Amino acid sequence: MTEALKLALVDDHDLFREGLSFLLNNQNSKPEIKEVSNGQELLDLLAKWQADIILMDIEMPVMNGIEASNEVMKKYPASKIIALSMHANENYYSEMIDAGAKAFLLKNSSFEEVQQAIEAVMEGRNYFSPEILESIIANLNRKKNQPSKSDLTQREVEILYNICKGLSNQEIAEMLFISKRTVDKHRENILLKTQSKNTASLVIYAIKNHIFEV
Amino acid sequence: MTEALKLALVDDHDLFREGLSFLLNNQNSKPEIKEVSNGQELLDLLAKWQADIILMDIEMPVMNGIEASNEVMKKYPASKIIALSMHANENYYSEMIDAGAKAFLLKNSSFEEVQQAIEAVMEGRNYFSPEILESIIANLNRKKNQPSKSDLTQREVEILYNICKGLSNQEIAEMLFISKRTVDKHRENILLKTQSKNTASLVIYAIKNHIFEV
DNA sequence: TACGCAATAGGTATTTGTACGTAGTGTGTC
DNA sequence: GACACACTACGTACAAATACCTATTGCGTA
Repeated sequence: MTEALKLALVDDHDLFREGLSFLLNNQNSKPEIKEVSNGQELLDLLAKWQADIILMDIEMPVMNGIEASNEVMKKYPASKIIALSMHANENYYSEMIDAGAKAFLLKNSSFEEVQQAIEAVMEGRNYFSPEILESIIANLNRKKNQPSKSDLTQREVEILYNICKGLSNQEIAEMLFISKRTVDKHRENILLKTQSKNTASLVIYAIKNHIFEV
Repeated sequence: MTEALKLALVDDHDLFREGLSFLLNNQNSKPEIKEVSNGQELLDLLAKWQADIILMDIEMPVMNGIEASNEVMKKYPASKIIALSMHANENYYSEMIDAGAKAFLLKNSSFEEVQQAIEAVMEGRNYFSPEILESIIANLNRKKNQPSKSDLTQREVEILYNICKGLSNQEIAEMLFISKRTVDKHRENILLKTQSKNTASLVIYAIKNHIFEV
């Protein structure tokens, strides 16, 4: 008999983790499972116990799935990360894939898909939920048609964040010790880059792109 | 032997449902479990199969947990609803409790808490996650200190929704066939009621209060 | 019947945001 | 050294939002 698969489960929802762990334990091949509830705990765990596969949520307190994946791949490049997300958010999967995730599942996938994803990554293949694939394709076409206008600079992100907090340009200027006119200009550039037409759309953009949390 | 407990599981995340269902099936007392993925499906199910206990998510497509609970309690007042939520959001639990939920759990509760909640509601008691209780207490004190300013009228909600979509007052006026000045006035009243000071804060309020979804 | 309140709408003034210009300075890179 | 680019800043104009007024209509209800 070959050695048991070593599997780390990273999710802040205990109930979800418990259920998934239980399902994984009731297959024919029983993996060795360790559970943690955020990215930091995962790093601590991996220091003493190297997992073959990491099933990782993205939205987590302390250290989220994207940061965690980056760290993990830096230290243990052989790790196979399977991302588990609530939503088919563009930014999530592209960032997770950049960070080295080999598979991407939605939480409304079936357990069968989880098994397929595990099998795939163990064989060196990738695995994506149908919804994710659809979204990837849709994005590919979009990216071709219009050059990337979306990357905000650090300063722009900072200003957008403060806009979301309800500050006016004047207030932001005072807070950052720069001229109101500079903030005006930044705001104008942000509107352009994000293809928004007013404050409301800006705030929605910021939330969708995780620049601001509600 | 007494008849098996009839338990409905309502959640749009298949994986979560599968896991929880599996956990519930592996207790000493095996309930009869039916799974559905939103409120509408639950109502369809209950028409032919009356559940003793309904474990219900709140954020769901088609029909969310709050609407579903209202409908269920109207038609089957003996139902015991246990709410399962991601976040300890004020509005969620107060609305769910209004809608007749007997227990409120967070998804980062343990399975043991789920068992306790089921036991409690079967005995006619309530059950709340510690985080929820904490939040309820905190709110009680807040409510005493400041009179409720938050209830928006239907029209105000409609206008706030359109603001979030990025429409200007002029555009909203045209869409609703009313004067721009009326929209101005509504907007002013919304700012007052929500204690916001500008568009950005308004949008954040709308999202927090589930008037607009990102 | 009287009252509150939601929805409608206008007057007027001020502040804030949006749009399209230009341009200097510093930093990193080919 | 030339070039791109982020950050800074100003001029000007117009659009939109915010603030504080008043006021009418209709509906439900104490």
